[in-house]
Amino acid sequence: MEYNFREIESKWKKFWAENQTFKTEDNSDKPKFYVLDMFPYPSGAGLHVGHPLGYIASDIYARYKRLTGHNVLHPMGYDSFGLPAEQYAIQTGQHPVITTEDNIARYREQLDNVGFSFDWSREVRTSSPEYYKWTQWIFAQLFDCYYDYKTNKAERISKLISTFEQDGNGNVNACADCEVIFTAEDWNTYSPKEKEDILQTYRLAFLADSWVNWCPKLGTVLANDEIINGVSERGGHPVEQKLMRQWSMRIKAYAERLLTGLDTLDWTDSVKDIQRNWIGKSTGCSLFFPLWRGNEGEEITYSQDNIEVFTTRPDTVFGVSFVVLAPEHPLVEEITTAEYKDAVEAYKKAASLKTERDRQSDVKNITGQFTGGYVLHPFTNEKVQIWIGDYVLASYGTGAVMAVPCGDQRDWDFANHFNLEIKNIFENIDISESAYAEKSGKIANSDFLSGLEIKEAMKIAIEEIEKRGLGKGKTNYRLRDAVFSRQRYWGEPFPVYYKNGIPTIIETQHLPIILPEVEKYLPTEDGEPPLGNAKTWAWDTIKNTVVSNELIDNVSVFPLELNTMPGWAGSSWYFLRYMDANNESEFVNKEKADYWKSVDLYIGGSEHATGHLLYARFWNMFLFDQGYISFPEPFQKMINQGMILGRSSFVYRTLEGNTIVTASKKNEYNTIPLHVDISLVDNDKLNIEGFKQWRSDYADAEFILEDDGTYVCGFEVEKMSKSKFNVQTPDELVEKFGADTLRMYEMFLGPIEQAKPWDTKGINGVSNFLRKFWRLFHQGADYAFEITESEPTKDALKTLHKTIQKVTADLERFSFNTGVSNFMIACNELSDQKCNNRQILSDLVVLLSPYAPHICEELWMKLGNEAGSINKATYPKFNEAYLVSDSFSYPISFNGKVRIKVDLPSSMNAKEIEDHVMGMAELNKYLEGKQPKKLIVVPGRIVNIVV
RNA sequence: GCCCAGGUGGCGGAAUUGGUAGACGCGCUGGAUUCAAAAUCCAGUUCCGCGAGGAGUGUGGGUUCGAUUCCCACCCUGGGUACCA
Repeated sequence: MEYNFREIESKWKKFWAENQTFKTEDNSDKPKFYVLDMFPYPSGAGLHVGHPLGYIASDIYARYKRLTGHNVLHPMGYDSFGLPAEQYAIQTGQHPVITTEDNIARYREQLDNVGFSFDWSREVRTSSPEYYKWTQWIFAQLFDCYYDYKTNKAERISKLISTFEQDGNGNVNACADCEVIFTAEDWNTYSPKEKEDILQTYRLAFLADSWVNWCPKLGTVLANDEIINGVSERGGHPVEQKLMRQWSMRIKAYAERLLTGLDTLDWTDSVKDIQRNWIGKSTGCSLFFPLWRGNEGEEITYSQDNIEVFTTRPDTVFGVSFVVLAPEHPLVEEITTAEYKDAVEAYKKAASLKTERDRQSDVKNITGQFTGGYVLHPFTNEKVQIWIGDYVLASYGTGAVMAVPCGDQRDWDFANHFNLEIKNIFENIDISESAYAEKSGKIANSDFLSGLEIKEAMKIAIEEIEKRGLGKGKTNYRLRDAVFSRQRYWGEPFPVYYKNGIPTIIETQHLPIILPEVEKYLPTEDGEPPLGNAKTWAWDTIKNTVVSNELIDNVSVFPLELNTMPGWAGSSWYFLRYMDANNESEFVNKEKADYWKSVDLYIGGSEHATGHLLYARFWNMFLFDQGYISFPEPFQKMINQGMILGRSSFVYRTLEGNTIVTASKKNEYNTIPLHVDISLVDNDKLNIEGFKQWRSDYADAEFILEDDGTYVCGFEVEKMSKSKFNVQTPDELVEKFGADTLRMYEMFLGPIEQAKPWDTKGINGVSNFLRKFWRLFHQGADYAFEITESEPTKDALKTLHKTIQKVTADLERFSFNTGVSNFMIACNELSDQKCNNRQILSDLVVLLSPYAPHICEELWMKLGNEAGSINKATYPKFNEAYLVSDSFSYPISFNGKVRIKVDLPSSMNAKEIEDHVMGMAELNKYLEGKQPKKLIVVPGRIVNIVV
């Protein structure tokens, strides 16, 4: 039989499903291995060829690990809460549950088409109540914990309360926004509401007022990238900054551990660096500049004594020549003198009109305004001017900087622009043209710091600042706490009700709190989130169930939270659920989590570096702190697959009319490019009749063709998208070439981590390879299965073992593209050798099975093995003895350029080789009568003659 | 600006420690087979040159017997980030 991929592939897909071939047990004598893909959001568009790239790679690796004796966990699921289903519901009224189910069914069909070895018995869906019950539970745990810097982990809030009751909060060292210091006596007099307000400033999941991008027209908060030019991306409605009471996550508490934990992970430097930058640690100190209170007899009083600045360069404190506040700084109004009032007001107004984006992009334009106020230099007591300038941000540090023009370019520019003093405190450094920002060299003109190396001076300066009580060593992080509320319908409801304004958690045994039915998915008319439309959305604390809103009496029935959780809630712990996907009493059984531990190989896109990958680490660390799991980091090794780009095709239409010009002649006319559907283009040649049908408005168009009478399209590589008509679905290719070919071709395209254009041109090559591979087992015109049982030849053994060695090494370093090449080489060599030896081919089938599982399963059975058992086969063992050859073809190079080759016995040592080479007559041609200066022999590699 | 990754034929890419640059595949050229096509098979294919030969891994320098690989400077592409004090 000729290679019939359709028959073979549908047969084995059915077999694997019926026999649950890839179901994984949670206990085994074998070592465990956890291979995970980033689970997809099931969008309506279905999969395109870019999506399965990572899944194919992880599937190959999972199958390889099974063959090498591992118990492999390789699950799949759906991140099924999300905006598109909700928007579809708003437009059509169809419940997101239905949209989501339909999309998942389509995804499943597409995934099954490719022949993945997922254990579907562990499938998770973040939108199913059985799953989000535990998302709600984790939220409740976070609510019930705070971060203690003394133990450096999350602790129960009850511990904090007992500390408050005994000692107040004076000695508490926790990550908190609490601004008051209170004693035990104070605490005990507080009302329940006052106590809870304080606790909220400590909890890891907490309510706080935060500034959000609010779009009144859409009734929702928008993320920064949902806003284009100050208006909403969707609809183009105005967006304003609004202070809203929102749930947040105190991820800041974990900033340091999220940073240091990176050192233990086997991730690419680029993703680690993205996270490092995002966390943005900077160390330095805070420093207080006392406010100058005016001349004797005319003292001014201020609401505070000092302006606090944060600096990373305390060593340059003697170079301070002015202080700059953010225009929004709360002290600006007080310190501004009558003389400068109008100018300051005007400046503040101008700054407030600029959007954050304008302020950031307009870097070259230096603006600022003197306030008339002064501070005193903390060491020299000199009067220092206070300016405001919008290069200082209210949201970072203390919203105030000490300006050291000689050491910071922005300060230098500012001083230069406004003619302010530029003191030089660096030894032998010229600062007349620009600031000196290097952290090496010596400090000068700086009292007790003079003569010190900069790094040493930093240390001494902080010590001295602390000793004199002028400030404190301090570490700042750029990382912000994460807003956790969304004004959406299609997300996890919070397990929270409001008992007379106090947020109260619903106990675990009453979870899940199921998303209520609503008539409309839009915000309510008075601006409440969509859940405000629900009629049955109140919590009965006696029956412990959700009841009608009409029953709310604020005695035993209370209103429920109307916001839902963000998309990242469910995806921050799904990798744990796979270990125990159907557990009804725990989010994951501890024993099972202890067996599977962290993910050994995680494959997914690097675009999640500052989102999912950070939040998942945060939640995992928290669950670790609380002893629910025993590993602090969730993903040990990660590979980031590159994006597959589409290859768009273009036709060129003349500006004035109905003429379509071929690519090579487009410049002779005045043309514009038009995207054309890639299904109408084969090898850049346009199917003209198809094009006329596709675009009926061009049915009568005139075509200007190439000289050979064809129409050649232009192309461009861009993102795959429907609107560019360059989407290639895996289904079409599976139909045309088979899943095994698609799998191998996607791998063959190039290194997994690299972005690369999709191009089907080369797929024939892989398809040919599989047919050729099939022919190794099938002889003659009628493709009869025929295998010899004899001893394999030396050449065949050499080919086999070379292939084992290379293919295995390729897998270990995730070089799938060279793996495919090596299979091609093996197949070519064995074809040339006319090898159809059982021993050789059996091993080769096992080797190839991770890449092309269907064809290998079929051949494995034909070789007489039990049906569907190739995943239990033994991985072939490499034996170096078969690779040893008795001669080597030495390249002889002259000054590094290879000129001659000579076959010499492998046993020859360097001296023997040298003697033999020096005796060769061919050398004369290249020596041109001269004597060689030097001769280098690297046995087994090369001979180089220096002339 | 700063940080990270990368730059090799007509195209995708290979070269694990400094040792034969261009594996493998596509495409292209020629041939065999065929009534014809598909499929298959054979030969060729970095560039310049009829050839001997010369040049060649973004550019310029360096180290070395020998550099795609190491060092320095620069250019370009992609990603991240940004008046972060």
